[in-house]
Amino acid sequence: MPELPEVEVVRRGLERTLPGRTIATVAVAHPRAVRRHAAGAADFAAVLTGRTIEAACRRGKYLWLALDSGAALLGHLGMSGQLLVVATEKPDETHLRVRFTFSDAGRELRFVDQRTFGGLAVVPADAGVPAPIAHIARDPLDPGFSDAGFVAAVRRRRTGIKRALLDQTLVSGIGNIYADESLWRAGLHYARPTGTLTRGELNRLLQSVREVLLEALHAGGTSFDALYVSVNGESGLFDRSLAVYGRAGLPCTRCETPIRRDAFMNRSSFTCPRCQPRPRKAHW
DNA sequence: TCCGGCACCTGTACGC
DNA sequence: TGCGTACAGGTGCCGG
Repeated sequence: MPELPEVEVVRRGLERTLPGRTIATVAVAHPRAVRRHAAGAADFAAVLTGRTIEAACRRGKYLWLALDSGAALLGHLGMSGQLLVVATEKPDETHLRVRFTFSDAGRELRFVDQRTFGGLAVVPADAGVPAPIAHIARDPLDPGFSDAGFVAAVRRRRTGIKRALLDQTLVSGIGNIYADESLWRAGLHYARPTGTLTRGELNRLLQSVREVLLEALHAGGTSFDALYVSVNGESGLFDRSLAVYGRAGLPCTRCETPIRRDAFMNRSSFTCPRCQPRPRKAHW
């Protein structure tokens, strides 16, 4: 599932291969892939054709390609999206949604998405971050991220700490996997009410988040299957380093207590019952 | 304004 | 073998 490290690996791949290339053709194979482009698929293709890509950028889990027109090709990988830069003769993927060819033939950009939670749109981006994602917070690896601002905002919330970690307007880039891993490292239970967390605990959590994200980034991201891959189609290796996620019943690597799986927000949360004691007053 | 619940979507695993 | 069901989960919308 693409979270910050996976999206950053993809961004770096796009940044290596796309700037300076001019889009020759755009073919939308599945309209749902461009549902966020209000003017429709035909307009999507028309406004991109002939445009030159200048840079590949990221905010949280969103990616965008800055164009010479001042607009941006904004994308989100959702659960299963892939942006691949491949040889034009390579056979189409089963779930190919959008194909971009360039004026210099040889390689093309493909948006592939099995579950179609992801999507692409062309949006204004004159002032840096595209308008539709202006509400997305910076991520903890962004030099402009404010630790003090995050700590204060979390303490003002009345919710559980995991919900806060997953709220992209508070801190971006964290999904279900890295939220669980970070909370385990910090020794915090996901249901701890945000209002009861001390500044020290929150700073420790931020430290854990950064460690987890950086380690995953250096490993090339996390992958359980073929759903997440870099622009070259390669899978990451961080899944071999996961401490709790997906390890229900297996011993905690710190204390050997069996890892517990709970239903949470229509998904799963994995905790060590000993390292992450459940608060007396839990907040979902 | 803040918070929680749910729809969206498809492939896979599993039970019967 | 084939069918039905549960599950995976990021985001945005809606209701309280």
